[in-house]
Parts: sequence; C-alpha cells; structure tokens
Amino acid sequence: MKGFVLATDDDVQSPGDLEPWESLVTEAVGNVIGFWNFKRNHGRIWALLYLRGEAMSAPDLQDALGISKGAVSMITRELEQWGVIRRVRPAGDALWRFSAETDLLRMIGTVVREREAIMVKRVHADLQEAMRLAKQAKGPAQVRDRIAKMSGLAAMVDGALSAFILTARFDASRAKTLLSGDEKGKS
Amino acid sequence: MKGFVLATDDDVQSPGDLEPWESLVTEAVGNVIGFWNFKRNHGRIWALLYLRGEAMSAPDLQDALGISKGAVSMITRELEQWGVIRRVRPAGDALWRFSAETDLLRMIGTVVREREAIMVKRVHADLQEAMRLAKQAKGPAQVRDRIAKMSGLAAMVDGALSAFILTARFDASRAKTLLSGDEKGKS
DNA sequence: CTTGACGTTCAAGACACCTTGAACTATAGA
DNA sequence: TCTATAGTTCAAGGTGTCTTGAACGTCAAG
Repeated sequence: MKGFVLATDDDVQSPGDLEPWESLVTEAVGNVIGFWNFKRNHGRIWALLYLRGEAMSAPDLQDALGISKGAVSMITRELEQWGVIRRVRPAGDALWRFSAETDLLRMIGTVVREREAIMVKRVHADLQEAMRLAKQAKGPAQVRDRIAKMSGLAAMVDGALSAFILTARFDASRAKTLLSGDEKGKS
Repeated sequence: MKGFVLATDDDVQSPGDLEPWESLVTEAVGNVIGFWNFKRNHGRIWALLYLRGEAMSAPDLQDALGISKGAVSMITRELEQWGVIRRVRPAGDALWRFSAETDLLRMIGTVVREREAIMVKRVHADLQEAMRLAKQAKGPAQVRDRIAKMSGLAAMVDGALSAFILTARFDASRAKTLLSGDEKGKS
C-alpha cells in the first residue's frame, strides 16, 4: 500500500513560477502516475509538457518544477524510452527540447505489460521448481495439486491483464481524440 | 518503478523450518503481491496458509516465516478485512487460527478497485479545480481544452479498469475451481 | 486471584527507493 | 582553441514505508 497518502491541497505550491492551475494539474497527474508505481516526477513532467503544448528545455523543466538537473536528465531519458515524450532540437537551437506525446496509453501499455510479463515468467518458473521439489521429496499429492492451481491462477490473471491492456489500447482511438484532437481554436 | 528488483534464487532461504518448496512458493507469491503494491508478507502468509491447507496460529506463522509478532497481528488483520483469510477458533482451542480463503480475486478486486476509485475521484476534483482557475484567470482556451481532455482520459482509464476487474471476477468461477476445486485425493 | 501465553498497538529503528549535487564529458559560439 | 553552458553519471544523503520489539490489555486455566 505504498504511496497511498495523497498530498493535500495545502501542499500544492508552485516550486517554480507555474500558473496555479498548472500546479494543480501537474501534481494531480504526478500523484496518479506515482501511484501506479512510476515516479511522481514522470507524471509531473509529462503533464507540464502536455499542458504547455510547446517544447521545453531541460533547464526550463528544472526551474518550473523544482527538480534537480540530474533528475531531469534521468526522467526525460526514461520518458523518451517509453515513447511518452519526444526529444527534438529545433533548427538553429543550441539545446534539446522535449514535447509531450499524446499517446500516454503507450506508457501504461508497454511498460506495465512488460514488467508484468517478467513477473509472470518468474512466478511460473518458481512454481514449477517448487513442484519439482515437492515431487522429488514425495510431498503430499494435495500440495502438488495446490501448486498447480496457483500456476493456473497466475496464468489467468496474466490473461485478464492482457485483455485489460488490449481494451485500453483499443479505446486508444478515443483517447487519442481526447488528448490530441483538434482544439476548438477559439482564442 | 518501486520494488521491481526481484529476489534472486539465492535469497530464498527458509527462515523457519519450511519445506524447500514451501519457501519457493511463499517467496514467489510474496514477490508478486508486493509488486502489486501490497506488502510482501501479505502474499507470504496467504501462500503458506493456502499451501498447508490447514489453519495455523499466529505463533505458527511467526515462527514459520520469521515475522515478528506485531507484524503477524497487523498483516492477518488486514488480510481478514479483505476477506482473503478467515480467523477461526476451533472448539476447545485457546487461540485463534487462520485459514486461507480461496477467493484471492477478492483481494485484487475489492482493494484495487477501492483505491483506484479514490484516485480517480481525487484527480477529477483536482482537474476541475484547475479548470475553474484557468477560466477565472482567462487562461488560453487551448489549455482549458487540454485539461478537459485529461479528465476524459482519466475517466476512460477508470472505465477500462472496471472492465478489467469485472472480467477477472467473471473468470472467478474458473479461478475458484482452480484454487478450491476437489483435489484428486490420491494420498 | 494469580499466572502465563496470546494478541494489539505504536514509537523507534531498519530498509529501500528517489533525489541531489558535484565531477565529468560534450557541444556550440567566439 | 578556448570558454561557457548543456547534459550525463553516480555516490551520498534524504524521504517515506515496513518491521521490530516492548508495553499493555486480554483470556483461560489452575
């Protein structure tokens, strides 16, 4: 139950010189992302880039969110690897700038799927080894039976999770519209 | 990315006097559960109780898994609240004993659903407040648009997650069979 | 009533993860 | 080439969570 204590409203201060609503949004997204076993700052950086809609440099981010230089470097690299942000160097510009990809689902999909796959693989291996040992030591048949059942449960949860990711990505068309669609250009 | 470092095989030692396969299973389940943002020991205790198939007392668990008295008390209470284990006092017995429920899905379902609901509620509130501020301060229409899109994304993810839980619980019949079904009583 | 073991609670310590900041490398402009 | 700033890496420190162990309450038997 790690990280379940949500920041209260009072904790939301602007480290840099963010607009009030920007603070709220970056904190909100940061909390959610952090809750899903990523770093809070992954969410904060993505949220700010998305909200601004324009590419920002590493020093910009560092200043706006009050994150150290090293952390910005690491976090942007990870986000880039996951395909959540893009690193661009505008012509005639001396430094890299980052812009948000609108396909946030890729992060949830790719990464969650990947690490879940590792977990499942691991559990299967361990349970099989346990089974082998139980057989070899002539453990009760009931125990072997229960180990087999746990393997089955693991496989089932894995399947359900795959289905979940698939559903989410299937709905991604809607999400894509939601996040990247035409903005009613009123202003 | 917390807790993603999996224990290596070498780390699997029997704290108490568990059978080797029992160590493997409890560690394996403990790792998975811990990875899903619960405590590792939640998984270890449930796994041992399930594997043994018989009720065990708190001192038993404490000894078998090498967990302190206080921790056993807290963890069993939580597992009981989640409906994952049952606390029984056999007639003529002086102390409580715990036995595993086979409906592990309830843990994944109930608890994950519950805390996810809280998260979503919170994000919605924060985003709405951000929207209000952005409007009041006459922020660009584009920004308000993006905030609205994030709300939409949150709602979508929430929906997908509900679907996932539902699917999992729908398959629970199969899982129930897998975990609690008749054991071919050979021995 | 007394005793001994069980069970609960919680502050203090242990532990794991994340961030920081300094040293280092790379790059663009002068 | 030289200099200043950008960007990377990683050991050291900070932060938050989990576990421990002791103090206390509870219960049953003698």
